[in-house]
Amino acid sequence: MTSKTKANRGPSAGPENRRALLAAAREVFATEGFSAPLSAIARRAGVGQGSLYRHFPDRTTLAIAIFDENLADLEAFVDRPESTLDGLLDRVIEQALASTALIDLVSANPHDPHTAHLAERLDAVVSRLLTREQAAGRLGEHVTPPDVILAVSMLAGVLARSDPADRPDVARRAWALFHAAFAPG
Amino acid sequence: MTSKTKANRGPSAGPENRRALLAAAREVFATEGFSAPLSAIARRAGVGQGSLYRHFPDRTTLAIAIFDENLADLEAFVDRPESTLDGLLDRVIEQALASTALIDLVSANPHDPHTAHLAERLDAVVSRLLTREQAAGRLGEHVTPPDVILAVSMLAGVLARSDPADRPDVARRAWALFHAAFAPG
Amino acid sequence: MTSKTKANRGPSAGPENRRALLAAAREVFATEGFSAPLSAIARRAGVGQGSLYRHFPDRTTLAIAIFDENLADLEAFVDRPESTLDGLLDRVIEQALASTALIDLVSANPHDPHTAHLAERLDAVVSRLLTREQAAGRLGEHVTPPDVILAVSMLAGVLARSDPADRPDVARRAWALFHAAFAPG
Amino acid sequence: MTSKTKANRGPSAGPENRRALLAAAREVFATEGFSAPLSAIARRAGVGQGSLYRHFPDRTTLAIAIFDENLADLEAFVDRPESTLDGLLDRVIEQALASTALIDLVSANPHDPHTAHLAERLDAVVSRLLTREQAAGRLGEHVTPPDVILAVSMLAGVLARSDPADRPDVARRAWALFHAAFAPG
DNA sequence: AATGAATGAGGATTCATTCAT
DNA sequence: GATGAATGAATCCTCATTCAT
Repeated sequence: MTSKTKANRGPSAGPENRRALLAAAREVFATEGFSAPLSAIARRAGVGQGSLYRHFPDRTTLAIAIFDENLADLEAFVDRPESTLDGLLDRVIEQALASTALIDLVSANPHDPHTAHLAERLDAVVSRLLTREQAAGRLGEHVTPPDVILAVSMLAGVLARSDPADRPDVARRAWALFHAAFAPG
Repeated sequence: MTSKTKANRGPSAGPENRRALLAAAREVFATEGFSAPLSAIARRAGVGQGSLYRHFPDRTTLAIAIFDENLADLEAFVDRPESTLDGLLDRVIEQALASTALIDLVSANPHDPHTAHLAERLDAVVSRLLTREQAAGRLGEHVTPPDVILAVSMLAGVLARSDPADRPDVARRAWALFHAAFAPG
Repeated sequence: MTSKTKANRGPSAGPENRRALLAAAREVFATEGFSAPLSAIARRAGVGQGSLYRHFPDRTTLAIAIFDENLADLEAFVDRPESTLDGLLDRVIEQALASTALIDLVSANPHDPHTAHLAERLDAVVSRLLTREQAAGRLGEHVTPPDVILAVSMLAGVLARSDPADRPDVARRAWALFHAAFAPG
Repeated sequence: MTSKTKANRGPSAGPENRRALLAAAREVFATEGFSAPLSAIARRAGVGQGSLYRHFPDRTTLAIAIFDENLADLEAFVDRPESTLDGLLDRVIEQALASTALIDLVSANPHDPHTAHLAERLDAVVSRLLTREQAAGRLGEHVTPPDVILAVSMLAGVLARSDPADRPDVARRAWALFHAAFAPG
């Protein structure tokens, strides 16, 4: 007798499932928006609904996990001494949708310790980069971390709402505006 | 026989219902977000579900009607010779949520004639204002209408995602950035 | 093209649906217990899920509506001057399951105005009957309405938990106990 | 390599786990009702889901095991010559919820050998007590074991449905009724 | 024999949309 | 043309049960 039910691969499938869920969530959120059905994510990950809920009890937890990875990327990026604000922006642009969702999340739950932690990490990344750019004379001394975060936030937001094909152009134009605002002297 | 059902006021209620629906939609979208249930709008308007559908066959149609009114406001505003870009921004800030939804809509349906028409009107408003500001020497010659629209779009976006209480502050900071970018010479 | 979707019979189906839902709820609760799926009730009533929720927003509302009908029956019963406590019990026995659910509901939500109202009505029914029985010398003067309600409650509870086939016997034995306790002199 | 997973303590943990599961089940059933999720019991017992299923293949088995312990308590109680029916009731009252579940179980599965065995033991406990009370003249000769079991059943039922805070009062009132019914002469 | 993750069926609830009146 | 009830698909979430380790 053949069964329609997927084989239970046991606990060892756990970490693999988690990875698959995160990857699926990235794809589904990117194509269908942040409010896509969670069931679609489980399906695309090839994982039962229950497993999704075990790993990520709610949509927010899932989002935080994604942002956590994104931030780890950004942190690795700023650890490289030659990294620039432009480079940071490139990464934000690549992750436009996730970035907006991150920023939405942080602004929507300013008191949640998890999101607060993410906000701090983002702040740290931006501050380090800003200090470095200012030291190199590439950025005006008047620019503050909140300015940059606001710019990043606006940029991510507009990109998330743009047709993917237009994003490079939109990003270039937006960034030019901020360049003018952030220019030294 | 007394009936609990609201009296059917007949065809003459048409225009009034339309107005009530638009007003209700503004309030509901503002308080519950753009994806609020349409039934909530009909209820708040004191109108049957069916009438909502008759006037506005779908959510987009309703949104377009709102933006149409908003644009008429903006057009009236720029008709006054003393109006400035800052003044335009004030209006956008007041309507942050609707403005973002408009921009979302326009970017999501670039080929729909209705949204294209809205986009053109927004463009015209911005262009007139821009020309005037540049003539007065208050804006750099390098600034183009798309720059301003992009700035407006980003501003509206970030405001829509902000806690209403923070909006004035966010708007002020964001606008300072664009001021720097748009400054003459 | 034939459609699987049931025809929309329009608002006129409303009262009929409500009746069908109540009848279905009685049957389903009786056969499957008070925690039977609401979807089963809608299905048995031949009504959409949404209609069930429109008429009865939650399980409690549905239960209250059932009890409301039951109480109306009991009230009609005590309006007949020849009605006795034994007769009341017969009715409670017939409605054992619903009666227990009613009592559960009333004890679980003592502060809900709806359940409080049901409790008052039940109290009134019992008090009237009790007074009449005491006047006729068929019940001891020491018996109070709460005593009777407690007895009814215990009886209904035990019946609800009994195999339907055993109920007459269980009821007879239980009632004999209370007779002894309630006897005059 | 450190593991988050609880150490597998091997077969020797068996009896200990069984005890922990029973204790956890008592607590969980008492606080969340008899239909609480089994996973909650395993969690509170600090035991894997699988172990729960090994010890108790289904909810009924678990319930029977609890009642088995309760009955052992009652049996020990009636072994003491000074024990009374009132004392028995006190114990039933303390275990109101479990007692009702027991009675539910017994009535729902009258043909299951396990529940039949429990019923017999309960019967024996009651009979011994009854005989003793009648011999002492504290109980009427007309009272039979089924009468007492029925009374106990009704009492347990009503208590299980009562607000815990009201239970002492409800128990006192109910017991007064049965006292009257059971009184000698 | 214990562990705990995986599975998916099932149930509650919401809401866009239709349609008789 | 207005009304609002009816419909059911879709989504969220829970939990009993299985099973690799």
